Amino acid sequence: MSSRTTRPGAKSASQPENSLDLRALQRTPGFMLRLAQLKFFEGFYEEFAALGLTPATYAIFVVIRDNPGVPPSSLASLLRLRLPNLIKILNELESSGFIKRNRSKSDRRAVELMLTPKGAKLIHDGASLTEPYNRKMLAALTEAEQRTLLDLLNRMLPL
Amino acid sequence: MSSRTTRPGAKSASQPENSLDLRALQRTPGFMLRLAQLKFFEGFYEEFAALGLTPATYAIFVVIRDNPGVPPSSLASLLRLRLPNLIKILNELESSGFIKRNRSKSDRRAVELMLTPKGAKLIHDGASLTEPYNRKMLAALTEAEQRTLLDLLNRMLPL
DNA sequence: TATTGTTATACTCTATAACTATA
DNA sequence: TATAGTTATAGAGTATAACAATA
Repeated sequence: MSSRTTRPGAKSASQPENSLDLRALQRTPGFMLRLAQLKFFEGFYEEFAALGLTPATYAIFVVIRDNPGVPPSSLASLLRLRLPNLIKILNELESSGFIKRNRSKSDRRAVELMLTPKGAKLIHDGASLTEPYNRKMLAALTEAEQRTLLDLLNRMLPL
Repeated sequence: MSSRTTRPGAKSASQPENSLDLRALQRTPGFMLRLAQLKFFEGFYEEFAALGLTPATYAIFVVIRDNPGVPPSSLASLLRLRLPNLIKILNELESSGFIKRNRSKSDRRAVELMLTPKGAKLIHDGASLTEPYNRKMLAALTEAEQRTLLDLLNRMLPL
C-alpha cells in the first residue's frame, strides 16, 4: 500500500513546480484555511468591485442592517477588528453617506450605528450578488458538502 | 416553523453584544473562513513563538525539506507569496543560517534552496508541536469531522 | 476612577516597478 | 528578447498609546 499518488520520476535538478511533494501542507489545516480565505477574498474583490464593497465593509453593513443601533465597540469585537481601525472605516462610510451615527440618550458616550437609505440600498444590491458568488467559490463541492463545510466552521468557532 | 433560534426580546436601546443577530454572517463562508484562519494564526504564534517560527516560515521550511533544490519562484507561487516578499524572508533565513542558496549548474540564473542542518533541526522541532497544536485548534470537532474538513478544503482548492 | 469613542502613529504584510545576470 | 532573482518602495491592513467626553 504505497501512498505515492503523485507520479514518480521526473525529479531532476530543477523542480518543475507540479511534481513537488506538497502532502505535508495539504494535511495542515491552517495552511489550507489560508488558501481558502485568499480564494474567497480575491473572488470577492472581482465580484463586488463595481459596488465598491470590500469584505470588511460588506460585513459591517450586514451587521448594522440586522442590528440597527449596534455600537462600534460591539461591531469591532464581533468582526475581529481593533476599534481604532474600525473607526477609520466608519468615518469613510459616514462621510460617503452610507451610515449615520447617533448619540445614545441613555449613555451619551455611546454611539448607535444606523444605515442611511443609501447604505441600505448598497447592501441590498450587494446581497443579490452573494449567492452566485458563494456558488462560484464552492463550485467544487456538492450542495450537501457546502452545508457540511459551513456547519463545521460554525462548530469550531465561538461567535 | 419560525427560524428564531436566538432568544427573543432583550433588544433594547444599546445592544448587549450577545443578543445580536449574526445569522447572515454565520451563513457567509468567506467570513467564517476568515475567523477560522485568524484562530489558527493566533494559536500558531502562541504555540511556536518559542521556536521563532511564523506560519510563513513554517510553510517555507516544510516545502524545502520535502523538496530540496526547489527554486524561489516555485515556492512563491505555491505559498501564494509575491516573489519580492518571499526573497526578503529568504534573506533573513539565510543570514540566520537556516537555509542555503545554490546556483544551478544547468541554468546559472536559477537558485536551488536547501535546509542547513540548523534549519533541518528547527523544522524537526517545529513538526513535533504540529499535532498537539492542530488538535487544540480543532478540539470542537470529532476526528472524523476534522478529516472531513481537511478533505473539503483540499477539494475546493487547486494546489 | 472606568468606559466609549476617537486620533495619532508605528509596524507588518502585501503589491508594483525597475534593475542585474544569465539564457 | 525573455526569464530568475533581487532591490527599492509604496500601499493596505493591523497594532499600541494617548486623549476627550461621559459615566
